[in-house]
Amino acid sequence: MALEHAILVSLLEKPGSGYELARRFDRSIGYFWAATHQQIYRILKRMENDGWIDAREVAQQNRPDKKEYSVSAPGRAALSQWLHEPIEPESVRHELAVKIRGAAFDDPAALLHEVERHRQVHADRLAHYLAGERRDFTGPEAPETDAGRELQHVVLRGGIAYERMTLAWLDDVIATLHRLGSGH
Amino acid sequence: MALEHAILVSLLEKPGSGYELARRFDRSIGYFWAATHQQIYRILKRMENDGWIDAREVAQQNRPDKKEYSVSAPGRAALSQWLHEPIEPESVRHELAVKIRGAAFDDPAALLHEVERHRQVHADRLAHYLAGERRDFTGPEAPETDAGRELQHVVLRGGIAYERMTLAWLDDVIATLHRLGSGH
DNA sequence: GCTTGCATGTAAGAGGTTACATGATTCG
DNA sequence: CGAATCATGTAACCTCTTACATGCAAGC
Repeated sequence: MALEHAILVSLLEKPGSGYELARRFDRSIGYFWAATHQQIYRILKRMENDGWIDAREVAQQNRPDKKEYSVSAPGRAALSQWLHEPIEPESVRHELAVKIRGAAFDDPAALLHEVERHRQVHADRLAHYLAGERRDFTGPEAPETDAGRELQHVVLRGGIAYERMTLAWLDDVIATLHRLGSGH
Repeated sequence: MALEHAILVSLLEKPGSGYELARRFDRSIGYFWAATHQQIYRILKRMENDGWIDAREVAQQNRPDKKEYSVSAPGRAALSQWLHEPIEPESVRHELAVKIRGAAFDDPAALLHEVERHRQVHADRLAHYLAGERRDFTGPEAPETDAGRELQHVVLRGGIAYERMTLAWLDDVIATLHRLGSGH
């Protein structure tokens, strides 16, 4: 029940069309809450019906027209209400962990490729986050008086910490699989 | 589409009833893949129909009878097939991160209680994992020749690393919220 | 007598995934 | 001429969550 709130946050940071939101959900905010364009369009329609967001037709040159959405006062109120409600601490869904435990009943060494592939994906994500941090959050003595900026940065630091932890763990997994494979 | 596989792994580790599985999913394997008893019963029924698992009626004293499930050969084959298929690296769902970014448009200080509550939950989980590790994976020169044991341990180490990372990050978040609150 | 634990389910609704569908423009 | 980008959607299906439902035994 939080995709609508994630969209509200994103639209408050910057108004945009469904398409633009879908792309933001492929980067930035999407690293903490994934969504496809189908989901996004459905929820934009619902939120427009509920009066949480306003649409504005924008004509463009050499491109299809787009509908630019922005958050209305009731939308802001709905977000504020959600922010004041407690949420359940995350229940993780770690499919790879299930596979690793399952490997005991199959060939553990066969998982090596899969784990190494995941390692590469996480290494890429980490590099991507670090590049984003250098781009957006370093300056000559960046003052960061802006609360929004500070909060975006702390969330990004969380993403960086997560990827670093995951990389270290996947190395541990790889070493363990090697140990099991080499007949030890 | 992996809950059925998580159940298969759990039943291979030890056969059991739907109720027992539901409790395991509150601990152990459930830390990496959450499931409620409703989901579990539904999938057990489906897997029994598909011949992936066998049921055995077990009469008990002073307790209701239970159906003990164990994995059949076709179930093992289905698990093995899944283990050899690649999976998408996790798309995280970090609701708290959405809230933190949203706090820029509300009162950042109001989030402090919520974040501290989450911190407590993660501290408890870490303590719980560490206790489990001491209980199950230390011994006088634990040999760990058993592949299943090694793999369960490496998954547990992942959980421990995750909770430690999360605690450190939540401390970072709390410090950031304090800084924003104290009118800096 | 009330709560907790054991044990199994149904049903409604919300949310998410996958496939299908269209149509213009730009770049190689 | 084909692929990628921009832009918006529908439909079917699967999964997940939440509420409801039952019934016995043990312990306080």
